[in-house]
Amino acid sequence: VFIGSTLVDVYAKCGNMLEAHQAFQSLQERDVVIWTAMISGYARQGQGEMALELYVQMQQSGIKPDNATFLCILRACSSIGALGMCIMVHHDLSRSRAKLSVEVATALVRAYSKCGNMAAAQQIFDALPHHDLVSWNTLLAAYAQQGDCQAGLCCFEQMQQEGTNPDAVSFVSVLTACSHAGMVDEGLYYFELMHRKYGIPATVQHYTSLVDLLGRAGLLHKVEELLADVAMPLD
RNA sequence: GGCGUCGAA
Repeated sequence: VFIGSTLVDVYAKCGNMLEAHQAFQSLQERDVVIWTAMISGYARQGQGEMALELYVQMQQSGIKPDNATFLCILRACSSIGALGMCIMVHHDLSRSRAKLSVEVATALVRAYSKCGNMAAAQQIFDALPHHDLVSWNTLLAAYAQQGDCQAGLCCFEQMQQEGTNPDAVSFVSVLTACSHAGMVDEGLYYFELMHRKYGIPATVQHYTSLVDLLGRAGLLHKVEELLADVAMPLD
């Protein structure tokens, strides 16, 4: 069973869902892990409908989804933006009566936000007893990507107040939000803060956001200034 | 053996 399962997972991880499906069909015993590996494969390929189909079949065959299954099916909801599917999975989670883990709640936050329901995303986030770095980053990225920079920056301040230090991923979202809103001073401020207060080295993503922000504001001299140190070694 | 955030593939 483990060898066949490993085979399914290897194909699924490579995105070869045709081969994965064949290997999956040839198994006589299918446990929750192997069903979930298939769902995960479809979800990562953006084949949300297939993921959902397997999720339903799995339960029909008497296998109960566990935490990992929920994470994978929620990834599928996110990737195709299927709000109805997201709500259905949310119901399944409530029905299971288990307390939401921070991982599953975070996946729900992401799924609702990708389906365009920020109110539901925020509500699930608020109901969490404890917010960790990843859950903060998820909410922050959601607001930044929706272009709600005010909510995003608010979220960023709140996370610090509640004692979670932002990381490089957090700052990508913050700079994205500033860039989206054309907030030059704020963008420069947060870029500085990242290095000075948190000692986080800037990545290409951070530079890209900031250059975009400065460029669209017509501040080309600032762009040159910013890139001078970076470009020097390339000359 | 399947496993939550930006990005990447």
